[in-house]
Amino acid sequence: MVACKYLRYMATAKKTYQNTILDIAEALKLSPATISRALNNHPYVKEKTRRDVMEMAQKLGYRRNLMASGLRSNKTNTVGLIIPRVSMFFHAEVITTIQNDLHKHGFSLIICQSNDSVSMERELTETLFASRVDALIAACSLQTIDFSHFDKFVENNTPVIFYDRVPVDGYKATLIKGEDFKGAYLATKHLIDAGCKRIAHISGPLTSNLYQDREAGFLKAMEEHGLPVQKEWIFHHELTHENAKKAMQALFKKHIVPDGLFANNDTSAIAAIEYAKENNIAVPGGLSIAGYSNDPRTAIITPSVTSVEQFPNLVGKRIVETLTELLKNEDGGQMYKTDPVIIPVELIARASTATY
Amino acid sequence: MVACKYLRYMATAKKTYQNTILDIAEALKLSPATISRALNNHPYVKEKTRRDVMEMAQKLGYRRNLMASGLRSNKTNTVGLIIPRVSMFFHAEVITTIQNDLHKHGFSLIICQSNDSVSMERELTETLFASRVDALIAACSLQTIDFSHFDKFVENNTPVIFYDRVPVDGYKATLIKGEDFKGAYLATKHLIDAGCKRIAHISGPLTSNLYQDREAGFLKAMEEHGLPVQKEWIFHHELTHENAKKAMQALFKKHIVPDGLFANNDTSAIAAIEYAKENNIAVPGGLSIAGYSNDPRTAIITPSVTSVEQFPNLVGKRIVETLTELLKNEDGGQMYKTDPVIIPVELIARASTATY
DNA sequence: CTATTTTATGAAAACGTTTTCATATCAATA
DNA sequence: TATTGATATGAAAACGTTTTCATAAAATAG
Repeated sequence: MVACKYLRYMATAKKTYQNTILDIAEALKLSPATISRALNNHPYVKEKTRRDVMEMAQKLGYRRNLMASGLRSNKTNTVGLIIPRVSMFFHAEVITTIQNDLHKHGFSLIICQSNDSVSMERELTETLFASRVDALIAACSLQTIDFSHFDKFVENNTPVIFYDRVPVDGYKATLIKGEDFKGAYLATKHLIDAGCKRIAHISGPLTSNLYQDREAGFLKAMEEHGLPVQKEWIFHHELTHENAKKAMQALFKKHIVPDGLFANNDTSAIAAIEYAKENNIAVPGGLSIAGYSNDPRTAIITPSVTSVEQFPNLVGKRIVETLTELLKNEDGGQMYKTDPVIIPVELIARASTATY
Repeated sequence: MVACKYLRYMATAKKTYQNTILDIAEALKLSPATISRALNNHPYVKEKTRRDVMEMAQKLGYRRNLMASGLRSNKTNTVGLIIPRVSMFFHAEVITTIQNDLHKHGFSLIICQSNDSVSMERELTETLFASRVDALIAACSLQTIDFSHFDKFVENNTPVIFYDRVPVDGYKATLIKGEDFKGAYLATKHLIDAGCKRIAHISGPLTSNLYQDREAGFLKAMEEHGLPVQKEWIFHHELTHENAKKAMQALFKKHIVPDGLFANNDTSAIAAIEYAKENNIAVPGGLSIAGYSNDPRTAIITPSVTSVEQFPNLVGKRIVETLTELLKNEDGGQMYKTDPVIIPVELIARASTATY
C-alpha cells in the first residue's frame, strides 16, 4: 500500500456517503488546498487539474459541506426572512418570487413567521442572527415601533431589507415601499369620482407606516374635493373580517350613513360587502366599496371589488435585485441603499364602485 | 497581566460583536468544554457554574455559532421543504403551521419551490442535501414518478416526509396522505344525492397518486349508484383556470351535456362557474358543481361552491409531530413510519350543489 | 543563461463548537 | 481510613472547509 499522505482522513472510518474534499485529494494525489481552489474557480489552478477535480468530485458524489465552508469563510449563502404570516396572499406571492430568484443566485431562504407579534419577531431576529444569515429581509409586525432588534445585523454589516412595513427613513437599512399614499389617494378619488360624498375609511393601527401613509392619501383626496371627513368614520383596528363587520354595524346604525367605503385590505372590503348583502344595502348604488391589495377574491365575489394592486412579484424581484447588489459590495461599501425603492400601485376598478 | 490560558483566542483580534464560547471561558476562567456543557444542559456541571455561564453569556451577548456546532455535531437543526409553490392556498396553510411548530422545537425551515418541475425538484434535493438538513419534507411535482433523487437522504438516514403527492407505499419514507379516495367519493355521492345523473370529472395528470385515488373514488360512487361513466367526460390536464374553461367548452358543445361536475381543485370549479355564468347555465339547477380543497374563494363566489376540506393545518401539525418523533430516534430506530399518516377530509356542502 | 515574475501547488492554521478521554474533587460506603 | 462511585472540570482532537504563507515550477525578461 502506498504511504498515505492525508492520514487524518484515512484514519477515520468513513460512513458510506459523505465524501469530502480529502477524498478527492486522496484519489488524485493532490492537496486539499488545491481541491478547494479548483472547486471555487480560483485562478491559480491548472486547467487540467480543475477538470480532473471536477470529474472526480462528480464521480465520488462530492457535495460541499456548507457548514464547514460557512464556518471558515463566514458566509452561509443563506438569507433570512421574517414575515407576519406565510398564508397571506400578498406575502405568499412575495415569498414565491424571493425564493425563486434567490435560488438562481445560489442562496437559500429561511422563512420565519412572527405571527404579527413583536416579541416573536424579536426572538426570530435572535435565531436568524445566530444562524449567521448573509442578509435579512423583514416585513415587520404592525405593532413594531422600536426596530432596535435589527440593530445587531446593521452593526454586523449584514444587509437588512424592510418591505411593506418599514421603519422611518434614516435607519441604516434598505426600504422597499409601495406607494401607499398614492394608492389610497387613487382609491378615494375613484370613490369620489363615482359620486360618493360621505366616505368612511377602515384603516389599521397607526403604529404602521402603511396606514399612516394611506390615511394621509385618503385625507388628501377628501380635502382636495372639499368633502368633509367624519372622525368617527375612520376605524383603526386590526384588519380582520370580524372587525370590519363591527365597523359596518357602527356605521349603519347612525342617522347619517356613508355612501362610500375605502377599506385598507380586501378582507375588510369583502366583509363590508357581506354586511351590505345581509342588510340590503346596494353595492354599488347605496354604498360603493374599494379595498386594497387586489386579493384574488376581489375579482370573484359579486359584486367584484375595486382594489389597489401592489405588484407583490415586483416587490420580491426588487428585493432580490437589491440584495444581490448589496452583497456584491464585499465589505467595501455601505450595506444599504440610501433611497427607498418604490414599487408602483395601480387602481383596479371593478363593479363595487361602478357608476350607472 | 495574568497569563492567558486560551491564547488561540486572545491572539485573534476580535471584531466587535461575535462573542464565542472562548470569551465566556476567558471571562470566567473556565475551559471552553465546561462552557459548552453548561450551555447544552449537560448533567455534569455544577449549578452555580451553569448560572455563571448563562449570566456571562447573556452579558456578552453570546450567540452560538450554528455552523460551528453543526459542523462538529453533524446536526443543523434545519429542515428542508420542497413544494411546488408557496402561493397556493393549501400549501401556504401547511407551511404556516409547519414553520410555526418547527420553531417551537428549535428547528429552522428552508423552503424551496420546484415550480412543479421535476428537474428543479431534483436540483433542490441536491441543494438541501448539501445543506445537511436534518430532515426533508416534500410535496412532489405532479410529474414525479421516479423518486430516486430522494434516495440519498434515505441512505443517509435522514428522515423524509412526503405529503400531498407521495410515492407508492414501500418507499422508506413517511407518507402523510389525505383521504383522497374518500373525498372524491363523498363529493361525487353528494352530487348524485343532489340529483345529478350525468357527472363529468375534471381530474389531473394520472402520474400523481392524488388524482388516481380521487378518480377511483369518483368511479366507485358512480358505479355504486349505477350511473354510467363517460370516458370523454373525464379530463386529465393540469388544473388551471384556462384548462377548465376549455374542458367546459368541450363538454357543452356536445349533444348531451352533464348535469354535474366534480372538479379536482377549486380553481377549476370556479372556472366552471364562470363558464356557466357566461353561457347562462344555472348553477345549481342546470349544473351542480363540486370542487376540492376548500379554497377561501369557494365560500365567496356566487353561488358558493361545494368543496372538500383537507385540513392543511392538521397536515402541517402531523408532519411536525412525526418529524420530531423520528428525530428523537437518535440513529437508533428506522427513520420513517411504516404506516402512512392519514388526514381526514370533510365535505363542505354549499350553494353550487343545493337542491330545491 | 541567470534573474525575475507569474502560475501552480502544498503545509498548516484557522473557523467555533462538541465530545472523548483523562483527571480531580467530593461524598458515601466498607 | 481507604475505597469506591458520582460529580465536575480540563486538554485536546475532531468536524470539513478556506486561506495565508511558503515554495516549486514554468514562463518571461534582461
